[in-house]
Amino acid sequence: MLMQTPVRSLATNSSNSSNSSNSSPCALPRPVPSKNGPLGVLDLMGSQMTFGPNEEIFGENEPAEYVYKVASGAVRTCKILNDGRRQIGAFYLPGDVFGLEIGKEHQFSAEAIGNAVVVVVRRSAVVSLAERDCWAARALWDCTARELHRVQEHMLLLVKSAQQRVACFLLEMSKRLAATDALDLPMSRQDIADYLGLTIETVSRTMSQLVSEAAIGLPSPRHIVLCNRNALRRLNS
Amino acid sequence: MLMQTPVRSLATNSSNSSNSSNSSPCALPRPVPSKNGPLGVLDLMGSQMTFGPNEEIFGENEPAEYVYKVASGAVRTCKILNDGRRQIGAFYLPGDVFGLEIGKEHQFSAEAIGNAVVVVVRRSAVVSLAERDCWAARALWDCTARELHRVQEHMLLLVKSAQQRVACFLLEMSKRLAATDALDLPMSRQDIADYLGLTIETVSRTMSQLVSEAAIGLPSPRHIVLCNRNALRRLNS
DNA sequence: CGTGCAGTTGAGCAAATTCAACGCTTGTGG
DNA sequence: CCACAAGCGTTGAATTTGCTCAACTGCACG
Repeated sequence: MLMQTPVRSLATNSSNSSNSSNSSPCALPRPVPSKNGPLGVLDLMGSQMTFGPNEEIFGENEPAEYVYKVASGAVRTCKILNDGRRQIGAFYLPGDVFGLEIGKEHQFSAEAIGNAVVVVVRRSAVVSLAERDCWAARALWDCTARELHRVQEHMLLLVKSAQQRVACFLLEMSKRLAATDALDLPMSRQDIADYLGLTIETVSRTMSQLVSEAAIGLPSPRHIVLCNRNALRRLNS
Repeated sequence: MLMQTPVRSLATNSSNSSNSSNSSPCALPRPVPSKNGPLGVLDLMGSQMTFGPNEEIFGENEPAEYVYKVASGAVRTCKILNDGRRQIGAFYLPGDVFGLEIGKEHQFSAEAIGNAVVVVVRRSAVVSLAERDCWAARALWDCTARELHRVQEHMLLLVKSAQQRVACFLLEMSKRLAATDALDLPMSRQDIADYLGLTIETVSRTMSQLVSEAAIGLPSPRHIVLCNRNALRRLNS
């Protein structure tokens, strides 16, 4: 695990970031009705940073000084359990906000999955904006509430059978990152397993089973075709 | 499952509520720095209602018109999964706020576990207060963020072993409702099982095992004594 | 052409579920 | 007062599910 903190990241990475010059850090523009999704203001307030595969964006228990938004690539948040296993809290895709907490410290750590570009904004800037602008305050609340909803869904996933978990996962990913039935997963089998609370072997076996049931196609491990969405949905019958 | 909606509940129950006269419904007092915990203002804005054992407070997918706070007793939120199992989302004890959502509808249903008294406040009143008062807006955000944190912990619980889940559950309950090592659970084994994602038999067996390991005492099924907290904590290695 | 990594597959095992029986308490009615 | 049913909790035996350990494949990279 990398020991790089967000602060140092901001200092060290902004230099080798390919496109960090398109916005000045810590500028405080007038609040604007968000058009880039809720909290679209963040794009204007932040600076861009790039992270390489498995690079740590922030660590568990580090002070939550920044709020982040995925510009490109994918990010996972995770936690190492005391028995050594890793639980992934969420996957964040382009447009998703992460690292927004109310407590002083991050509850999970965050890592880039592959190469990722992330917009970084000072938390204090966001909070002080919210104190002046009720619209922004509402957007922050919305953001946390959506996250709450997402975690509740994730929780419900973890009490299902392996087949159901994998099927739900594929449907969720399809909804989030594919317009068609073809689907390019940004994450490894290990990431999926740690997200679903399964082992890598069980994930692999379950996918093979779905292939044999003609529910999905698997031209290559990370390229998935949802031939039969209804079969996947039916698993959660 | 009772078909009573919050609206009808408010109308029908407020009459037989034993102590609903100590605050007038829908009064809008000046925002006050909360002393009854965050969102202590709710006590002043709401009316009290009483619910009997297993009585529904609101149902899944019903419009989220009200926000609730437990005055006495205990409340559970739950969801019936499509395979017929029931998943409990949370237990709420005196002082806890529940039913606060940002979406139009409740994601879970809520039921009183035993007899419970609940303070009920119009959601619109709370939201409009937040629009005028940044302090209140912050309290609402806080409340949702705490709920988020709680669900994250619950999620982490669901990937542990049965022993670990039960041990964590007992430690959590002890922290929330007992000053000493003695502990009176308000909920049934079935409730515990549905909260932990286990079967009632597994919960029972695990508790017996903890007794045989002298980690807990079990004078009666719902009366638990934590003889050895460290043994419980050690289970989460 | 080997090395290493990611993913798949197989066999045996452990943990939790299922199904079933039983005990204890409580409340009801004779 | 006893008899009995109902609800809740516990315990036992068999079964299922997913995990562990291990081997093997395919592919990218040197």
